[in-house]
Amino acid sequence: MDSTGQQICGDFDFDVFSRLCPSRGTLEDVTGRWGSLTIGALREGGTLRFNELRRRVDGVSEKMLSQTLHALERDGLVSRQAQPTNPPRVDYELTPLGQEIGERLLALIELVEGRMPEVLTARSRYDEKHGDPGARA
Amino acid sequence: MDSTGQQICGDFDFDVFSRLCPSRGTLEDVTGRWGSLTIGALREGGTLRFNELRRRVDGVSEKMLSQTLHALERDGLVSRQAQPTNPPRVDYELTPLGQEIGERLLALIELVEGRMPEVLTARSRYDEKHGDPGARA
DNA sequence: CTGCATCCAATATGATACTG
DNA sequence: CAGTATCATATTGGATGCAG
Repeated sequence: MDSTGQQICGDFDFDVFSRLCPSRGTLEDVTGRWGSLTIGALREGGTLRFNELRRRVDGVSEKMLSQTLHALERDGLVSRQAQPTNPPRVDYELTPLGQEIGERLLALIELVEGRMPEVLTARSRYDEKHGDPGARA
Repeated sequence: MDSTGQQICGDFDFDVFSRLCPSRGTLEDVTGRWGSLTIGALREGGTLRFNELRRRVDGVSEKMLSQTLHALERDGLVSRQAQPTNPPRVDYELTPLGQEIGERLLALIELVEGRMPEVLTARSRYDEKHGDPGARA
């Protein structure tokens, strides 16, 4: 990390702050609304089938789950194994890389959860000061 | 973590997989496209002014940066100090809580970056196998 | 059951103009 | 400089219907 404070993109010659940084897309797959929850679910659930995942990730639609799973599979974080049975059965699970990433993701999630009381307090203060009670769900 | 594998929301009686879990919103502020980059920039840059941040976070619009900053300030992760000078000067920096969260966020980001070669390889294989070269930027 | 295609609604984002 | 307001657009998300 040099004094410009911008090179944190490892071997690449541009950083995550740049729209051209390739890690930015992956990061979004991982941290996005459904990506993070899907990884979280797989970390806790081990190997899960499509509809098991769907039930675990509250509110996700078929379409979004499918899309999320494809993105994560493409990035090499999730493996998909379809069995040629009838009815069809498809199992999803984290790859070793997916587990490593999931580990750090969970560390982040758990920290945030543990600090929610502080966050909630901060929000109250903010909303009160700004006279905007219903702001931002 | 009980056998249901669902309660990871600490003191609350519902989990992050639920749309009602309060941490979910904060998590999205933190991991969202602009939230994560803004926190990253502040972690590296220390105290920054609005337009300094704007320059560091490539591609962010005035509107999005403003919105992101408000959300993070509301959650108590960023502090905003306006100086009554002319021209106006407003400094943003991470609060202690923001720094803790930023630390774990960066740990995640750096892991992903370090593994990008693997991700890129996985993507090539996937795209080749699915005959869809231009899929997903 | 797994999942893709399609159509429509909701939201997020961006460009621009304007104010203190 | 530091934002806010507004409008146009892009992207996301959801419901439904259909296929293997």
